[in-house]
Amino acid sequence: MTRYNFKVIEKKWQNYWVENNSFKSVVDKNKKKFYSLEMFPYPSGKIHMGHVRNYTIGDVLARFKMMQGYNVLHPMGWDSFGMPAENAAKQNNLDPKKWTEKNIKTMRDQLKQLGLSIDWDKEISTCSPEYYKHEQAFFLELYDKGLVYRKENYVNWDPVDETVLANEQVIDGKGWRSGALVERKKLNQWFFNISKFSDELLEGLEALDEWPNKVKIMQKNWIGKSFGCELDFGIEGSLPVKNIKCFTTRPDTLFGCSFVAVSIDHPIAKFYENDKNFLAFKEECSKTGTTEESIAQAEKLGFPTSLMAINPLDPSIKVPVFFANFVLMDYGFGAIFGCPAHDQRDFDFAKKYNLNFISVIDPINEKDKIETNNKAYTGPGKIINSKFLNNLSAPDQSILEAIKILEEKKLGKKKINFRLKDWGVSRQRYWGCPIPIAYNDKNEIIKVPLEDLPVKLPENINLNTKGNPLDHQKDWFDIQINGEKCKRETDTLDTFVDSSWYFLRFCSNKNTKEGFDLDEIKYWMPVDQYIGGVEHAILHLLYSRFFMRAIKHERKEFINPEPFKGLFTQGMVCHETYKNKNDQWLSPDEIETNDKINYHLKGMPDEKVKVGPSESMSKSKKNTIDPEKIITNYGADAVRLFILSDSPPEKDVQWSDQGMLASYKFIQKFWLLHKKIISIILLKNENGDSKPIDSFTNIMIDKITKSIEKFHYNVLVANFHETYNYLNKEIEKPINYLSLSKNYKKILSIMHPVMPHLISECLVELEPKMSLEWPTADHKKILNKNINIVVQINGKKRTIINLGNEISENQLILKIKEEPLINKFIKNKKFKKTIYIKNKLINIII
RNA sequence: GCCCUCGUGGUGAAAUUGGUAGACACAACGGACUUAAAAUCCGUGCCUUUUUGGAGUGCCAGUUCGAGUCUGGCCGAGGGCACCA
Repeated sequence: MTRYNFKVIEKKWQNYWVENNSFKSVVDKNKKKFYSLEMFPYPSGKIHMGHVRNYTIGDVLARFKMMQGYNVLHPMGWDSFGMPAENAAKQNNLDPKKWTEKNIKTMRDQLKQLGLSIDWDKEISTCSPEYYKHEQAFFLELYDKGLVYRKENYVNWDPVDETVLANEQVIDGKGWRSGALVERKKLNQWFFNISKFSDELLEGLEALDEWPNKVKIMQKNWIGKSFGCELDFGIEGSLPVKNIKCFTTRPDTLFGCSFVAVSIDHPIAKFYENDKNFLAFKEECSKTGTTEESIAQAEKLGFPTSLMAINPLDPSIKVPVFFANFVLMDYGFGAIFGCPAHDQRDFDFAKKYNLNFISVIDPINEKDKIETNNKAYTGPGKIINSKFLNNLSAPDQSILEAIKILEEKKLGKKKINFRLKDWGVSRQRYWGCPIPIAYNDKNEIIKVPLEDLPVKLPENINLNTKGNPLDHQKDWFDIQINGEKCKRETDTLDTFVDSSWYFLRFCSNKNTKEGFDLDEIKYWMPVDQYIGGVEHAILHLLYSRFFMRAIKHERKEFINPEPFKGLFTQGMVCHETYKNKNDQWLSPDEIETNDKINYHLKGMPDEKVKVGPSESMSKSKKNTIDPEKIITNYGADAVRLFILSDSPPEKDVQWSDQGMLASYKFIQKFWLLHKKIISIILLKNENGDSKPIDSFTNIMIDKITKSIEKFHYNVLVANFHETYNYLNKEIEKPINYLSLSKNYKKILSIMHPVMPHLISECLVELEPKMSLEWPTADHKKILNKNINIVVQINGKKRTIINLGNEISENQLILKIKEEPLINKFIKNKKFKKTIYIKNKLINIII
């Protein structure tokens, strides 16, 4: 018998799908649509295993939905602007455009080899002027709507490279390349007013019931809504400062206030600009880092001012004002009041600077008192030491009451604060979408007229300049708008802007006039299932949700503002890591083993290799497996099968050569079984019991349909193995050939989405005319014979009895009494109670 | 520090959502076939003396006729916490 030749057969079907336009999607209002989308890749060079996993998961779903009769949109594109192209181009003296285009070609070919059900007519690339033209139009639309503005903002500035650094490019306060000390510098930058939609973005989460809870919680924390109030502290001192405005979520602890702390960037800092000690303190603070984590973990530091703050609720109480490293200017008003007894940060600060501790909440448990616990108490309790607030229950009642009183006395007012900041979209880079703005001689903002779009990036320019290469392109940035001499904006857009609307472009990628066609997005949107890595859980998804709302803003005819109805976040592909004796990373190709425990360098048994933990595949750790090699050796179906088989898709999966091989063997085994089944069908035997195979097939249809719908793809693969094991035995018995053929077709159909090439070939050998349809389970055909009932005595399993068909509880009990294994437990004993779960289990309490 | 998730054999994992714990696979071991190896097929897997039986889903309690699943506490691992995509 011939082996399954995946090389020939996979190519054959990939050609067939192209020739038959199998995946072409056209709006058809008579058909139910399904928009299946996986996060589009950055064209970094070649596809990696993470892509294989991502796109296989999506492909199984898309093919499943197609077979169920949905009109499926399943497109692919390229997130093709970004720093890697610019860096690679700089290093190798290339053109980022050519570099990117070459990568796209390679990766497109590789994706095609995977046999994905992509409608390639819908392909887009964000670095093409046809795409970014519309992005520029959107930018101007948002500008007109007041959702885009320019303001000064701090950036990480590398004074040697004269460039802005991303946070990750700052290592120990120094630039990653130059090693120069990074400065905080203020630059004029463009912002999207995402915070305008804070509340909407938060509330919208509740309706997203097909999103992982984890992602919703991350977004919720990111938006960070907090309820509290703003209040004014009167100030006494030698400086011309009358008051300081604070935000607090706990106005009910105001009588416990023993200091006021402000950010080092607070307006009052201007009075200390020439104070050497203050500048040293500022320097010290900048070492801490600005992430929430580092601020929370760092030692609380303060710098005293000469000011005293007056407690708004009791003017006789005056407390010192400090600069403090744990207060951020961009949250609230950059000022807080400290209540050491009931906030851990304030507690630490007060301890260090010997400030008062005043308990104003009496805890429910004695042991939680700060005197005994030596920790701030943040739990519920009763208000004490607070005059007119005393005896209120904290926090719920007391906060509301405190705000009410503060408002009545006109000392403060209720305020809802958000952590979410506006989205800075300016990047001082070449390889990004140009911002369609220019400035005239008076430095006024001049929009590039719509008819002049796209503002194309200049090509073939020198990238090895200091700072942003576009700043050196005089013949590009010097322009005239309406006869006025202007200079173009040389910043480009954050690449997150490109990806926050690409799913709309897929719906009408050929429309040259507009970014999308309203009719088409009304049909296709929202994306029914979005699949990608959890690393995009916050920014990309939040920005996309913002973009929909920004476009919808003041455009009433628009649609549901949620772009992604269902979201699935897949885990990473991991592999063991290897190092040589000099602690240099080794790739799996460089090593070998005789006993699968000890590894050594290939061909050098004495050169031992250190095996490290399994980590997500990355070029830097050299623990990658090249998908193209695997496809060449084992075929696309085998890789698809393996990448789904070992772990649930939302969890990380371990790459395993043995597992990969096993998947390949399964395909070969299945092919042999298929040949056997075809030859049995050709014998046209009309005898034999077809009920068992009917039953099995319908059970499997039911199981597999559910596994796909719930993304339990690893279970799906296990179901395939079960199916193989069953069929391999069952065909030894005589089966009516018509029944075998009918059931086998259904079995092949439900395996098709995972192994489309193999199964297509099997299907046409069974029936020459290719037809694909998802079968539905007929529950009537599922045999209820051989019901196994678990018999428990006092909750312990004692035996399983097998029944020919359903019987009543009383009959069952009679039968149990006859069972010898059970008899010894129950003889001479009265049944106190029996619990019977139909056809499953009986528990007898004695 | 704050927030979230997860702990099941040698390994990856299943478990109809409170009802037979370990499906399916990898690895290991034993056997068959073979001159031999590879490939393939069959079998084994905790404790106790075979059967009977017992223990068992990180640890300790609890709810329940019944807990991997629910509740509380503890221990351990991982992830998120502002512009790398």
